[in-house]
Amino acid sequence: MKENFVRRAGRPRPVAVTPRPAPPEPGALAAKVRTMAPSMTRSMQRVAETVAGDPAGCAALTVTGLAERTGTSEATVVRTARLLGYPGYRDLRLALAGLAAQQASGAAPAVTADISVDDPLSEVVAKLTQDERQTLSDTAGALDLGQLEASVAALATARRIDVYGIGASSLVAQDLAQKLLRIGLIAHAHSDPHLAVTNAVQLRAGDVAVAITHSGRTVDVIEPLQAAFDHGATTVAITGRPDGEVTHYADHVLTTSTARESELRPAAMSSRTSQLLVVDCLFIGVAQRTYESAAPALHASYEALAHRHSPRER
Amino acid sequence: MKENFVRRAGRPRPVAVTPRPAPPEPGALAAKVRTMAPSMTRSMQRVAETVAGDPAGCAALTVTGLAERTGTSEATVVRTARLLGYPGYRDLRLALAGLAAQQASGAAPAVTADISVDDPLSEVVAKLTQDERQTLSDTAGALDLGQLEASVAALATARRIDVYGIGASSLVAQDLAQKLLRIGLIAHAHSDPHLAVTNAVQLRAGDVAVAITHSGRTVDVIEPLQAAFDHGATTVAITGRPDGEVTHYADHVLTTSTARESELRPAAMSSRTSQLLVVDCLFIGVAQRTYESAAPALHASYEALAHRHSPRER
DNA sequence: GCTCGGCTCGAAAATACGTTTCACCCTGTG
DNA sequence: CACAGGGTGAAACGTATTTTCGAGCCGAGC
Repeated sequence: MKENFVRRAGRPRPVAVTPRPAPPEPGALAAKVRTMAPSMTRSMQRVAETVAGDPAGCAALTVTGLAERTGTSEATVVRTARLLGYPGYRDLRLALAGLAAQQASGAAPAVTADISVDDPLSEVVAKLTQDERQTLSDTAGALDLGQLEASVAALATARRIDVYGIGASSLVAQDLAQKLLRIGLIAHAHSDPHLAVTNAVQLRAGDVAVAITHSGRTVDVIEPLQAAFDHGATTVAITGRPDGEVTHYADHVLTTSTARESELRPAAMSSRTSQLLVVDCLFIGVAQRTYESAAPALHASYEALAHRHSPRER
Repeated sequence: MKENFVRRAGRPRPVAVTPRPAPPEPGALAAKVRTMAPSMTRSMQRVAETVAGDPAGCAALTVTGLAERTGTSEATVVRTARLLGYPGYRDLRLALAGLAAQQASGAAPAVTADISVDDPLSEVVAKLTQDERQTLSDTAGALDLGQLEASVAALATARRIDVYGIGASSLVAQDLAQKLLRIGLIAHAHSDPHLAVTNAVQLRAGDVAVAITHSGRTVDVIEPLQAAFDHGATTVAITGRPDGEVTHYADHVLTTSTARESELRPAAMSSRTSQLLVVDCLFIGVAQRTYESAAPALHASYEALAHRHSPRER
């Protein structure tokens, strides 16, 4: 067999941009549509939007019916269903029926309007809160527990951990690194792309690299991840685009949800919320698995800071 | 071949024996089964009971599957579906899926317990999400709109803005500064206490200083705020302790909520969520009030980053 | 006691529905 | 302008559902 071609860095690629079909969550459908929308073709977007907009109505339609209603073909409908993580249209329809029943009983439509320039502050607070709460639910619903488990396992036993994030994601990267440091792991967040790559090439099997990018195609983050990947480190991507380039070099992909964005509410806001939730989950998972050493470390770091506070008042 | 497309209505209308007696009520299914049971044949009763007993499980089965499971035939299953008021099995199945989703969502709320060391990851995710959502609601509810309004007004017209935060709060401080920079304001986040004080004494009336500290008594943050306060700058404190020392030097106080914390879930986690919500509200408020300059600035910063992304994938 | 009518029920035919294939067409590119 | 590549729908195909039909089963009447 001459199949033994050495790939770029001599590691069997897990390749597969679509590693695990998403679990057919009922409530998370609208979120899923938003997450996947950018990677969809126009026709598919029409179908996805129709479906997300009127679950009850669509649940009553056959493939042909839905195809007509969206002005597309049966094939496109089925393709869309597949993309949303269902085996076929039949199952999407079932999920739709479930969703419809849920929101019929829940009654709360909860469709927040966009924040506009002349909203009073009370309105702004209410809408922001609502949106962020929604983002959290969406993220939790769409999180792949298998990927999370794998990522946690890798982090918990890592010799060394590098985290890459730029711009808004840089804060999230720092947050993760800070937390991991607190439980005694060797973690570092890089926001300088050059230093990140320089450090990445030092990584080996047993080390872990985490890349955080909402768009999934921030080159400054992808490059260090690829370097780490090629050198044998275990790589994790936290991204809102499960089909983005960053996932090519990721052993494990954790998907964050994408909220509707508007002029006043840049995407960075909800992606950050989403990313932080994922990071927290990672952290708790790792803390659980390294509890023996994590607990004393946490305690020690708390003690160390005590004198930095002014004497208790009151 | 085209004959194939003739709908089942080569006949006038196959309305069938059942004119339209029962609308397919989802929740009332169990009741319906009981009411109809006496008028059913034995095989049909078996089907009806199975279906009422395990809606979720049955929704996953095809006619053939359900027939096997009940030890009957497809025909009987269809007849049962008809008797229950549905046009056919397909629709019964849809209703079943709805019912399943309904009772699944109804039985999910009770996860208020602390996260413990041996919780499975799924539990961790659920609890974290629940907690953070709670934190958001609490924060929004407790936010003093008057103080928020005043803070926004000060920020919107500030000549220069300094933000102080240490440790976990440092990330929040950076987030605020980053956002304000994006809309063209002059903002800087300080995490080095010495530099922070050094800068604080430069501030004057018309400048704004923001201190972020959960405990309200982090000296490294209080000192620069006091310096700014003493030099005539408008000062804002974002803290979880409205009675903390930091508020002595704050013109406006924005209170963040404090969630129950535990060993595995350090306070930093929920305070961060809370602080970020406040920061977002501040930001949106300021953006609204400086819309004329904020909108183009936002757009420009977006444009500037475009080339940092790899070409679009599909 | 036998037969007849009505009824339940399942096997299998008939059909509607969902899925897959494939060729067309549009778009962007050298 | 030719061409590669991928999005798209028409139609072929396979599967799930529905219908048909007759076998089996009772109970009532002859």
